[in-house]
Amino acid sequence: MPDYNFYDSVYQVARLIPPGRVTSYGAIAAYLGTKGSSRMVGYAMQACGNANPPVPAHRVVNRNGMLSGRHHFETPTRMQELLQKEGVKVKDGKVVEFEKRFWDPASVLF
DNA sequence: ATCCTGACTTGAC
DNA sequence: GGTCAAGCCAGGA
Repeated sequence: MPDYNFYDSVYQVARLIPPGRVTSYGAIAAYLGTKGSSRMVGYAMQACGNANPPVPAHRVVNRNGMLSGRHHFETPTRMQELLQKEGVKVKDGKVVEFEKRFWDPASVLF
């Protein structure tokens, strides 16, 4: 059994992401203090289907703004459609104006 | 126990 | 300024 505490933390942060915004794995990892373990964040996302309530994993992308995990969704286009539905423009598997759409988990403290 | 892989990031060339 | 390599932790073979 993995440390679900870490997984749950990732899920909670992911759920804090406001609609129309996106964040990066590293940002979440840094927020949790596990900076350097950015891969684990993505790994935790892989198990997001095991989480309750479900996690908006489509709002989590890599630091380049690319939908790296779109292939892990039910359909490769699901992630892109969900983002576009929320007002996030996605082109060629990348978030348009990612820097503007970027949301830092630390913002909740503010 | 070792080796490989993976929804990443950063630093070096 | 793009490309390569290494570091990172967990899990499966």
